[in-house]
Amino acid sequence: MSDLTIGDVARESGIKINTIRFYEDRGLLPAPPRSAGNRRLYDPAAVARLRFIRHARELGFGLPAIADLLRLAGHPEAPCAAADAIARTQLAEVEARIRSLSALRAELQRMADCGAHSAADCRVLESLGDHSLCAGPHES
Amino acid sequence: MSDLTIGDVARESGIKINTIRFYEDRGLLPAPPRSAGNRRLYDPAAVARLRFIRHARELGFGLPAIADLLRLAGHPEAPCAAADAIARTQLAEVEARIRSLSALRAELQRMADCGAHSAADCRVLESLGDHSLCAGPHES
DNA sequence: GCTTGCTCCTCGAGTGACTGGAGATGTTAC
DNA sequence: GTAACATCTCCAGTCACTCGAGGAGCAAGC
Repeated sequence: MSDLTIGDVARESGIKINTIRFYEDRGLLPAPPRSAGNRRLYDPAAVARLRFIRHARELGFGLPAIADLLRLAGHPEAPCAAADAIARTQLAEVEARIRSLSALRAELQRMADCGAHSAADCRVLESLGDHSLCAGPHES
Repeated sequence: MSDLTIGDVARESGIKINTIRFYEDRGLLPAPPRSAGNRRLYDPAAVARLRFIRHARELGFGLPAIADLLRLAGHPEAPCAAADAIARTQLAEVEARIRSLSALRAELQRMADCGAHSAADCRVLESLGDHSLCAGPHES
């Protein structure tokens, strides 16, 4: 009987009220029952579900992938291969992002370093104008 | 007198036609003169400007930052400190993104690794549900 | 001169994942 | 009773595009 308001749930899950309603709209969170005054009344389990969503979002999962994971979580028997595949896909994407950002970092470091000298030596704008200056491997 | 069509410019800059028009709308590219039939007629300099924009986008700069850089590029006298500051800000953001993604990678690797055993051992969903399992440094 | 096929035009909607605000209503404390 | 706050629905805006509809310009072939 410990019903929670959307504000309580927002505080405990760390997700904003508007975002919780958005997740409900997107089907990530089931629509809860309402009070006589039309307020949403949440079960404590909703907090766990929202924490799950939040953590998955922090890991970079998109909402459709999270919906998949939540569906899998509802069937504890043998969902593991599917969940694992989702995680591996995500891992590959994260690794690709890291590789790409590392190349960008190298280039930005070069840009920032050369700016320390004099205005005449500044190559920030030249760097951006001439991609051939890049040593990075992120060219198509 | 070597006027270029938007299609020429798109090919040479590697930016899609729609995106070029979008950049024009956002003020990153000045509106070019038009032909008798209302087609945009570009100066070859537009290609260089678009390459600059494309490269800056690849480096993760947002459009407002790129607009700043383009404005600075128009004043070659002493704009360097400002351009340098923009580059340094960008570098800090890229480094933060790399740090955060590295933590995510570690967690996803742990998730993907444990999935290799049996369904009963799978911790992908538990990992997402319980943030305390994270070894990563990315908790508030 | 007419058709075919390509390019280009504007405008508007859609993406993802929210965020914020307006205006109305419910709830609580004093 | 009333003031303050929480919540409701709905809608617009963000960023950086992307796509499509419906129409018009343009070059080449017949």
